[in-house]
Amino acid sequence: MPDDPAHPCVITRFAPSPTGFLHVGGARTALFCWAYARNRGGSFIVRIEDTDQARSSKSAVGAILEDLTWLGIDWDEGPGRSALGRSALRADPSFKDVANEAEANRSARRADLPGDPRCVGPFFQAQRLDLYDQHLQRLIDHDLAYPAFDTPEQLAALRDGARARKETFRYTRDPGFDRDAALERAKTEAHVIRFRMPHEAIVVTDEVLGEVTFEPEHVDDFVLRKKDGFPTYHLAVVVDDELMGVTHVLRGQEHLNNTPRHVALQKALGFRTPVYAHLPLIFNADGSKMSKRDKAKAARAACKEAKIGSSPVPGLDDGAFAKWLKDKSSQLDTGDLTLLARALEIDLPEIDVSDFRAAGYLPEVLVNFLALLGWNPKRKGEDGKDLERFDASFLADNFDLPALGKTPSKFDRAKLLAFNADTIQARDDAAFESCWKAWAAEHDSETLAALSGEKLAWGCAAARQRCKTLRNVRTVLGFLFVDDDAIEYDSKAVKKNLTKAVEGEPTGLELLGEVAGVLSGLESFKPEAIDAAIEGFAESKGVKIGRVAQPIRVALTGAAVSPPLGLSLALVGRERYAARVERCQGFNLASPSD
RNA sequence: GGCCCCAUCGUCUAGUCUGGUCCAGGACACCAGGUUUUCAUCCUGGUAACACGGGUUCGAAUCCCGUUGGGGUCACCA
Repeated sequence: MPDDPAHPCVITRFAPSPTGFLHVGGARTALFCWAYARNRGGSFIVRIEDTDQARSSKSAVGAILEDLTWLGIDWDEGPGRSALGRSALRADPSFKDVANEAEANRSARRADLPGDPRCVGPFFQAQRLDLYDQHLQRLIDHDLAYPAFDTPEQLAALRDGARARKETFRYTRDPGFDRDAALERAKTEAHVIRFRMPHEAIVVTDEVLGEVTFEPEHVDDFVLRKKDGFPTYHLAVVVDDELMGVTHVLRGQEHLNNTPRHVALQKALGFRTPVYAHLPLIFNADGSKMSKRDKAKAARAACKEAKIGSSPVPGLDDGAFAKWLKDKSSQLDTGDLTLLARALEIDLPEIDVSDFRAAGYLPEVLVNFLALLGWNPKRKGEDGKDLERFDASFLADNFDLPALGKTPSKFDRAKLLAFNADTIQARDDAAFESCWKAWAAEHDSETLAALSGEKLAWGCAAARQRCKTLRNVRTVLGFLFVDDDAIEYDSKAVKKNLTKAVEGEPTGLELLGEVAGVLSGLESFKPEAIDAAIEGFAESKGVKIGRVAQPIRVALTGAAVSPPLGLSLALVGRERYAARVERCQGFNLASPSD
């Protein structure tokens, strides 16, 4: 494919602004850009759009690059390794913005690049200010751009006026504009530079939407350079895409309305216009936009349902908690929110890639699922059904623009979860063990610590078929983490499996006591031996195995549900098992069932 | 509100460009059975959609127009 003459060199780019974590929508865009470049044997660039001095942070850059890497998305040109790494953002949930690196650091950053074979870097826009100014000057010289001195207040007033007249607000240059005077004034006064939007219809050709026409009366003289000297998104994106040779721009459909500006700018600067493909948006199941606020929303709902009035989070006082609970606009920082969710024993909805990672989703599953949101391989699998399970390399081999959909999609968490569960179960025990171990080292050290030695393998074997996420392992193995004397018995389970009389056979309680005697004498308290002993016992008593197994489950967990008995008992261990049996017997004596 | 985009089962979608093979296929979810010492897994079956109204045509999910609905966007954010 690389040498295919029908497809000359493709260069795509993912250009996040480092103002927070990588959102699933952004991840999908990055994935498609990556896949398209890979498919065409081209290059994939990551460029950091940090022209917003107030909101950009270095730690966000690290977090975004880390999440891309986790997903398996690698870039040919872009920020280097030192920008990656464990981000401060993750460690410090209440991170504060860090000022952008100044021009002085430019050469140092250059040395940091992983590769810039075409010499089109640096890949941080804040380090490219001279480039933007250079092209901006050409525009000014040809009177295609001009300084403007309006204050925010003045602009707000103009906007309000337009709204009152029910018109679209458009900034246009005053007919009596005096260019020389403005240029002179700009030498000493703070100002922005605006683009003189040509008065002509602009047709945007889009690979997914077709031709979209924008009439001139709806596009205004937008700002190219802000008062602080930084370019706006529009200028930076157009200049960089040209200078970096970007041939295909894949981005979210929220950018469609920006495209006529970019096309007009390209024309004014004598640049090429890349191929555009605007991807349909991704929403929540209820049709709302997926947003960070969803987490707070879920936490509030859980608090109300549990009727929690005071702060369950140490370090968060009741006053602040109450205020947050009441006032939907007040924010809780990420750390407190996480602790709150833990206290409530709920899972917050995952929004960012890092959320899915922490929740125990596998990167290949997220990649597969995200790819399906807006793209479809349109072919049958070996089973004759529509193919929808595939990996990144399949995507790279098959991704193409015509197969992109145009309908916005809702993010179906249930389906994602099903994909994740299937993928986990498709692993063999050893692969799952190493996978979970690596995850737990980072996200669930408590459970990992409880599974020392051979218990790790047993725990993973017990949990693998029962967990839908890596985080779920903890839940499946929950009975392990209950104190032996704190087990709560489910009355139905007790009645059915322990106390109910069975014609001609011992009660469950009697069987429990007898089998406990057998098990306590076991030389090896390991899964296979335990299972064999239980089977042998049932056979010797002439009862079905369930009659022995279920009472053990009740004693072990309080309910009639557990992973396979051998594994469960081996995990709990001989002593704790004995303690639980004893407590169970005592419990039944003390509170006879009705 | 102006502009722009979108419209097939509850959800993601195939089919739409190149009208007939579609009384619309798959997946997830849901429901009912079955396998299993429990749970989970697994297997089998089932419910369920072309937003509406006009055209064009022998024939429309597929083409055209309108309506309705949903969404995006209207910053010195990206």
